[in-house]
Amino acid sequence: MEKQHSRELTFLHSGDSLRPNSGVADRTLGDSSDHVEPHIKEMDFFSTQYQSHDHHHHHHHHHQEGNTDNNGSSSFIDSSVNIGLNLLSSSPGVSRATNEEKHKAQESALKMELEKLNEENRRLRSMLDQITKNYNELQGQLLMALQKQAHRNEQEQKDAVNGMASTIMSVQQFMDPRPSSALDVNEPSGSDDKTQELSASPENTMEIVSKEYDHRMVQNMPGKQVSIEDSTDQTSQNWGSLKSPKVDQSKNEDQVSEVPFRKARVSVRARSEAPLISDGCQWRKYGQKMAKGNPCPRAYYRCTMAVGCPVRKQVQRCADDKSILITTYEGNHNHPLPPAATAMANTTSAAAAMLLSGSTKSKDGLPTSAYYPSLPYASSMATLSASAPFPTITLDLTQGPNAVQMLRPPPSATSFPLPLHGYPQLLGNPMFGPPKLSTASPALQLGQRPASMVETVTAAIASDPNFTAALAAAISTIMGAPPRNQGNSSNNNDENNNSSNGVGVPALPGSPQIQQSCTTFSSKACTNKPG
DNA sequence: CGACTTTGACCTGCGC
DNA sequence: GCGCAGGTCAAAGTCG
Repeated sequence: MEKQHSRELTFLHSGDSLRPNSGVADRTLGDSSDHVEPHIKEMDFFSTQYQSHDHHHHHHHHHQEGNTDNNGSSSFIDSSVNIGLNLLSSSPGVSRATNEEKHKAQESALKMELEKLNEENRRLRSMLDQITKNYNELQGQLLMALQKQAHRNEQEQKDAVNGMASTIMSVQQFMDPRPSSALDVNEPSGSDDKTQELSASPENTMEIVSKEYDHRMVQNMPGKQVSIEDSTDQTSQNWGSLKSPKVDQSKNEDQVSEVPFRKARVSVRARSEAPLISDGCQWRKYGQKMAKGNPCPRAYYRCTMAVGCPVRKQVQRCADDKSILITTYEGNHNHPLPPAATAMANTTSAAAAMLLSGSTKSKDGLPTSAYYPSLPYASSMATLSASAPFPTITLDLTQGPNAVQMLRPPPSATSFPLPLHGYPQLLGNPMFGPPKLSTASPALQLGQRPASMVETVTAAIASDPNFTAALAAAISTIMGAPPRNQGNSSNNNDENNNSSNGVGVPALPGSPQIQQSCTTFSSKACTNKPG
């Protein structure tokens, strides 16, 4: 928490130092010539207050801009201006002539200063834009490169480690563009071609994904057409191909190879006597089934907060411990959400992002056990059941305190260099990690490593404010403090949800806005593997 | 009356 | 091809 706070503070801090700056720039951009006086008067009015505050403000301001520009003069002018203004306002009896001269001089100085600031601001903005752009591009490229590598590694792993390979491949089957290629060792050219195609244009990839999604949606839900009309949105939202990925995998390999990201599942278990976890969303039950191996029926819910919202969730009690509720979220909302729901959505997205990004992350093709130990409660595993052939990440919130701890700063989060935002590999890597654990049942993994998971997840969380907030809210929700204010859905949630990907990250798997996510909430590690 | 739940039927993939 | 299992559909019922 403390770390998180510090992060938050830092973030806000920087934001503060930026915002006022930009604010001034914005304000003065259009009326720098006409409204200088009013500004002056305004400043004059707040002279005393302004002085101290301004001082503070400029302190950071300098730090920030010092890198890009020469601020010495501006700061000097600022201070002098302030003083002058102060005198101006506080001494009305002084001779008009000198005052006016001073005034004019200060005015011009102010103008210059404002122009400078505007210029700086513009420059900073463009820089930021450029950086963002580069970041996005790099993200996409990195992803593609990783996918390529993952493919190669699949074969190596298969040869080297049988048991582990099976797990990994089963995971990659749903994560990789060419899932079946894992088994189809003799098709490197095809996969390469596809990968190249993908790496060439990540956006195309997303388009393809959405196409496939649409295709499936049309196929499976002719009448429902889950927001097919905004396939562009779906591109970022896309959680499609969830229904029957294997069909494509086995039948149209080419097409499959074009689908870079499979549906991921993030499993979080929470103790709850209630039939449902209040996650701030509105759900409609559309089915119930008895799952094999579990006396408790599994309920299927669909998000009804928006017409075309693709998000669904499954709710099922743990067979071993009925007090444990397992809620599985799939997909990302394509609509604004209330805070509570946003938290959950972010959690699922972030977790799925971690999982997916991690899945493609076996850079060296070796089990990166380094990451693994840090995943005590969140374990990613391949769900091999035919119906749920998705990589699953499980967050075990059964240990009440631990669950909370997850939000605390990781004592040793050093092993995670990348923020969740980018390519959170911590949670994903385990899939390539220790085969025994990976292949083991989710419950087993969860129960076996209670201590370090906190750190892991915390590390991840700490690195990603979004995820932190999301998980925090989610957990708080689960823990019985559901901020039920669905009425305020007109918030900024959508920023975290789909199309509006914050910085405009085009729904890359590493981003919190991953296409397919699925979070399962339960409270205890309970073995409940189908089949 | 609209939204939601229930529940049996249906679809699809998979293994034998 | 058949049966099983997971997932979804949709008509009927329920509730506020």
